Amino acid sequence: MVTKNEETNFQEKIKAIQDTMFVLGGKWKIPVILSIYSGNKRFNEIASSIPTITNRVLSKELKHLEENLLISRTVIDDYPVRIEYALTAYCLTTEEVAAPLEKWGKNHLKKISGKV
Amino acid sequence: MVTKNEETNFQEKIKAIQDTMFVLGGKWKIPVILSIYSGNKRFNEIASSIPTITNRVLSKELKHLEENLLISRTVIDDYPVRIEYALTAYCLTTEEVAAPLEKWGKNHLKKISGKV
DNA sequence: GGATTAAGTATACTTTAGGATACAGGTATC
DNA sequence: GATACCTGTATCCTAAAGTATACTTAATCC
Repeated sequence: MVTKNEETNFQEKIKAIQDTMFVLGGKWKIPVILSIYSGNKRFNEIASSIPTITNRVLSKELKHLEENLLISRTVIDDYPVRIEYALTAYCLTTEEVAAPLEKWGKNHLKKISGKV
Repeated sequence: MVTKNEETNFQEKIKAIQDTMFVLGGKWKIPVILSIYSGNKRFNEIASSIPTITNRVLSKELKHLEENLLISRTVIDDYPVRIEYALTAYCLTTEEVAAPLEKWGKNHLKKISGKV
């Protein structure tokens, strides 16, 4: 038995978590952010730093991240036209999510494989 | 330009995050955990605490969570046979992931709606 | 004028997640 | 013997996510 307020909190928690999952969830979003964070700026650099991602998927992910204000896309107009991706200042807040996800995943692997 | 070790770290980070996403990602896994955490034990209790989830999906999520050692399923053999779900001690570690996801989601909503 | 390079797009899939609806199986009550 | 209760399963479907492979466009070097 829960009170009205606990009930409301519960629904709000669910919504907030589902929102985060929409923006940062899926197989590739955080890996793309980490790739740019670790120094890759150009489309092909990012693509080759994430071995099994395809052009089409990377293109979609970059758009999604840009729409959510997490990365910027700059056109550099010399030969041949280059594009540079960069993380926004806001994107650095995703570290608060990525670090726990990484830590939990590493521990879970041990747990499941019976070593903990 | 990154060194061999940075490269290895990067690939390991990606894998750990993708592992977590597989276990806790998607629309319903953390909501189901939160529902049990907030006191719901029975299938129908959990189902009705999460307004739009269907029986089929809840059933799948419960199995997935049980396989990953996050919940237990106990058969209680009186009339009519009841089942009680409970979080394992290990499941409490998901709070380390759920709390940041919730916090980030709440802030992101403000950010995107232009209030921050 | 042919080759090369960067940043994608086009097309055509396959796979996974999730949703809608119905109903089954066992038991105890009436 | 019909009915209701509980925990799901069965069947079918849609939509989203992800994959594979080839191609485009524009400029500039050779």
